[in-house]
Amino acid sequence: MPKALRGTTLARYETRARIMKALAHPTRLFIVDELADGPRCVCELTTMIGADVSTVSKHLLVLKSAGVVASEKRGAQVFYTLRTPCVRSWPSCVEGVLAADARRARLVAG
Amino acid sequence: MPKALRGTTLARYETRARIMKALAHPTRLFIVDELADGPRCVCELTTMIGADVSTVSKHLLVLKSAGVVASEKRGAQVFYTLRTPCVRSWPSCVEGVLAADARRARLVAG
DNA sequence: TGGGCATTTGGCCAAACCGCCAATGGTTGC
DNA sequence: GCAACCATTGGCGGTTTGGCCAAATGCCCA
Repeated sequence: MPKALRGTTLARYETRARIMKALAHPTRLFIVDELADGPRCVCELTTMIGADVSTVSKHLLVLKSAGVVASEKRGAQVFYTLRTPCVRSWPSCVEGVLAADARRARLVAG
Repeated sequence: MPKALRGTTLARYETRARIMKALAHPTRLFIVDELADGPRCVCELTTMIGADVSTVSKHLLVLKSAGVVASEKRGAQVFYTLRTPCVRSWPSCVEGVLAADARRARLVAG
């Protein structure tokens, strides 16, 4: 039975893509990395990122909608936590890709 | 020294995001999954995906630009191979996210 | 209850994305 | 050579993204 991209199979890949897309932004990758060290409130993240608070808030909404992070209200502040720590291992795989590219580039150049 | 999203750090996250973005599409995730079982030519992938050849070709270009796949010409056909098999483990992590969501949904509903 | 802080939401605009069609370049085989 | 096939590239509309500003919401404390 050949694989094909329709029906139920398509739906599964769409769901996966939604999560991947949530991580496909430098700011959001930074947030994930930061939350891996523990919960952070929006104001802390905003300071580190150096963008408008509304921008950071929207990035967090994207991550939350994808199920990657969770939010918890403490008084006037909202703390975000990483819900799926395994995503943290992805960048190391990515670095592997980059390293391979660098090797290839050296081979081509040399 | 607090983390911050500027300069060299920003550049690293941008590079990572570029790779994540390459995978942030259902069709491209399907391609990666398919290539994990071995090389495939564009025509094979096109048949399975059921889209225009040009569309598939462009998706492959995106993956190739990100360093995720490599291409090799064999006669009139072009075969693509997965260059970084580790990306294949990502979806299982993603499934974990989805399972957690499903559990939570059941808790809320029940 | 009113002011101040933390966060979210809506709106706007430029840029990027995605799909198809049409046109082009390569390769095989007659 | 040319006809058929494989694949890539360019271009066009429709949709989505990402940033900021401005306004609204929620919470704490005086």
